[in-house]
Amino acid sequence: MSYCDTCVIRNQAICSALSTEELSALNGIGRRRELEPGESLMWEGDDSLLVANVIDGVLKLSTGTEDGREQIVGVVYPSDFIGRPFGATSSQNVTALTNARVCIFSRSDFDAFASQHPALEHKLLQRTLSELDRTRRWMLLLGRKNAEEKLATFLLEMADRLGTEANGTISFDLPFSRQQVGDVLGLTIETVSRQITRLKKEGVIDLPSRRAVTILDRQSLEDRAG
Amino acid sequence: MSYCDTCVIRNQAICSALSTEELSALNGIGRRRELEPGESLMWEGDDSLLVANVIDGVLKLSTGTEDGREQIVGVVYPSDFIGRPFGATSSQNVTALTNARVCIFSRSDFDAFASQHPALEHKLLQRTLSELDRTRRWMLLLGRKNAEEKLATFLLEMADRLGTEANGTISFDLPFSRQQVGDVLGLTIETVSRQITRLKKEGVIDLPSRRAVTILDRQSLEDRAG
DNA sequence: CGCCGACTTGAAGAATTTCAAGGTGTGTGG
DNA sequence: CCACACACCTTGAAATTCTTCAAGTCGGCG
Repeated sequence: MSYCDTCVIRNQAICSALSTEELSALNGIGRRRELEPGESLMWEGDDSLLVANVIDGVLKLSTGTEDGREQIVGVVYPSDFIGRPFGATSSQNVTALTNARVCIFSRSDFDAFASQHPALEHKLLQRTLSELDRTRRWMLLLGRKNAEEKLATFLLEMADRLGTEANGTISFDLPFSRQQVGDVLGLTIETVSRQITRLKKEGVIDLPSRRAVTILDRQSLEDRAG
Repeated sequence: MSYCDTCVIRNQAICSALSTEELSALNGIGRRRELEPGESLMWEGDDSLLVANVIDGVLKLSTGTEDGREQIVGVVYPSDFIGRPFGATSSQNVTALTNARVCIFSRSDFDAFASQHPALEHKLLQRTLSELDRTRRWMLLLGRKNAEEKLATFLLEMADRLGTEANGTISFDLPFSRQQVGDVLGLTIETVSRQITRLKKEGVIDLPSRRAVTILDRQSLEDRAG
């Protein structure tokens, strides 16, 4: 009996490339770990000692300057892969935003296993290529969009990832604090707050609680997203 | 006699994963193409019909908004790989900045070939992972650095990529116009110009001609890079 | 009830953009 | 060979956006 047998992301994660026997071999070198919000799994600049699959929860990838400015460079969800295989150092911090469960492997074990399983590497390549595309599209937001466009784009992305629809509106709970939204968008917390408040005042969104968002007028958000 | 036999990037590009026979098979599905500055090889949103290796020259990857704002999301040099294998659409424009030579493959041919050559996919995976790391680090610059830090970081990167050292100074020719530097850094052309002029006035760099840069005080640039 | 952290709001300040000229260098045609 | 046009770059001044600094407010929890 292996963890993988009951794994909910078994068919979405890169593991889906493997046969039952191969999976059981992979299971042998992996182990589960739970993370609490704020807990980190890797640190920027550290040796790349492990890689992992996200089973449940949301985590952020971030980098920072010496003087404490931070930029969130990626957000990962269940079935996403984290860590840097085939490389000596981690180039980002990986930190849980919510309670999270991950399936971790020592990097050397994973590298060896992957090198012998081309189908797994193929899945990982596809994932990495998509992630690179998504990351590059985000650069347009960071470099060229203003605060309103940034917030609108961000809320639409969150809605697509996390939203549930009910009678024409889309609702979700943000896995981010206001400061973290700022760290994703390259804005200060105050600018984020003002833009969100403004969207609410103008009837585009509703804010049932601090972390909850309801999109009332998706079209308007799209118009504002640039 | 194949193109590959005399190819100068033969041992740096992903082709280095292949044996002589495999290389000759790859050679059979590829062809050379020359590009002039400003000429594009792919367009954002178009079907992904080809992929390529850069043999010579410098090319930019860019995305834009509908209203004409542009963001350069990557710069590629000899031996780099371009295009989107295993995906339906290109998510960036690819445009030559200098005269360039590339070795192009139809995407479907390349996908089929790669799927049968795990060592090639492995190289491509490593390259893509490094590129993703580099791209994410650049996001810190776009989201959190000010104009001076952006220019200093940019000039240091150019120096590392293109610079030649001579009695304590590093010189190179920028493959970018001022506008394009702005498109890389998320700044206007005027801000770029002012920052560059300021670095010159303060004796950190010299500008022998419009495109030429000499770094006189690397340490000062590093201090300003944040 | 009151404290604390997270968030909001306001006012002032700074950085960057925008708008508008003014240079500079290169190539072309007279 | 000079003059001119054109593209690219620089510079200045005003406008705008975003940040910074400084109070408030809100909601949960001891």
